[in-house]
Amino acid sequence: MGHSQMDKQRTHERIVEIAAKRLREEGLEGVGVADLMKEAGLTVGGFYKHFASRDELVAEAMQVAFTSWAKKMEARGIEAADVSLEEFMDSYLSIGHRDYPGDGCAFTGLIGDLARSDPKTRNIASRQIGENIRIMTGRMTDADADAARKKAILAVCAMAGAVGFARIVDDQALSEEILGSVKEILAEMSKGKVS
Amino acid sequence: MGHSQMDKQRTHERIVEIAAKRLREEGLEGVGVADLMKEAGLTVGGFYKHFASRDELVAEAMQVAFTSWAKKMEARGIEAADVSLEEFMDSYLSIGHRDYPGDGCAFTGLIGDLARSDPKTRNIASRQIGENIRIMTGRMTDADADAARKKAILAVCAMAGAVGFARIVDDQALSEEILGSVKEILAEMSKGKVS
DNA sequence: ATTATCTATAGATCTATAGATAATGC
DNA sequence: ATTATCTATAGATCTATAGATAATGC
Repeated sequence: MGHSQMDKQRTHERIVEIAAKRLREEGLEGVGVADLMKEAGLTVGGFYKHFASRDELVAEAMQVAFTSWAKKMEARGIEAADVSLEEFMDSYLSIGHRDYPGDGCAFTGLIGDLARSDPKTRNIASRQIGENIRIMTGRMTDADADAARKKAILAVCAMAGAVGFARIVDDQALSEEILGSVKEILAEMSKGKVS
Repeated sequence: MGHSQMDKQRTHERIVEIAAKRLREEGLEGVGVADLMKEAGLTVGGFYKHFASRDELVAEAMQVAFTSWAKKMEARGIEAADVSLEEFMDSYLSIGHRDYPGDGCAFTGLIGDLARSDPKTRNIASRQIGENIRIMTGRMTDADADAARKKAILAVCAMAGAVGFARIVDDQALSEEILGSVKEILAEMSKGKVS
């Protein structure tokens, strides 16, 4: 069975990791507790010794999902803030990110769900949005800090929107045009030369 | 009771209108058939004489939701394409639009849900995204048609993202900053002077 | 006779809990 | 003795269907 306290902690983390992926893939209400436990090789009965409620798991899973990209970079010795705008856009506005929501940005596919989620999850998401805007502001080259922040907000909104729309669109050409256009215009804008 | 064929058509439209509102408010899977029928003053049993399945209603409701804004403007004698970028942004990037998703843009709160929806609904959404980009392109003043279309795509993505994020954020100041910044930068960009 | 809607319910979920089982850890 | 997990199930959904009821419309 596996019953030590260390096992339990590992089990807990495994459930959260699985939820972080599945919830991004199927929406915050798209997967049931029993299904997640089964994927972790467990049964539903043990769930509530780990989490007070399903919402608790959702909150934990979102926290993990939001920080997963930064952690992945950190593991390679790269600070998220040190990734340039162009590098970041190449990865964010990619076909890979569009096609594998489970490993990607949790905002893109869950904007609506997060706005309707319980206050705890919403608060975690709120703080993350603030943090993402701060990091993006640092990627702008403007001397004027106010202008940099405004551009950063536009970039964050446009990038999440672009991948979201690219996932809906069933016309491949249009889907790729959306990703490409946003990348191009944002790059020009960050260099201060949008005609 | 109400049994004539004209009554039935009115009933059908009423169910779709209610669904168009409630689905935008609570997500594509957030409301049940029985609940929608009750709000229309009916019982669940009659539902399947109107729609082959719940998904059918979702598809119809999204079509209505997508075109509701243009229809509202048309009723006032205004073509959607004739609304200027600034006027459109004032209405789209507003506190009112943020706080009343049921009457607003169906993409903002349903981006994720639509990407996961059945092919029919996704196709309706796809076509509407194409149409929205075309209309937005017409609002740009650029002589270069390619540049205008790219800016239009950025604007569509940024605006939907901005209202989406503004709905998540539980810090009023940040929420309003997001709406305001996107409006400001997009306005400057459309005039060709992003520093 | 036809049909728009109603009542009632089957069958499939899904969250959460109760009590049993088999390990851990003092 | 404690506890991590299991089996089993209560109770609340939710979609879809069957058959009854009361109008319409020929």
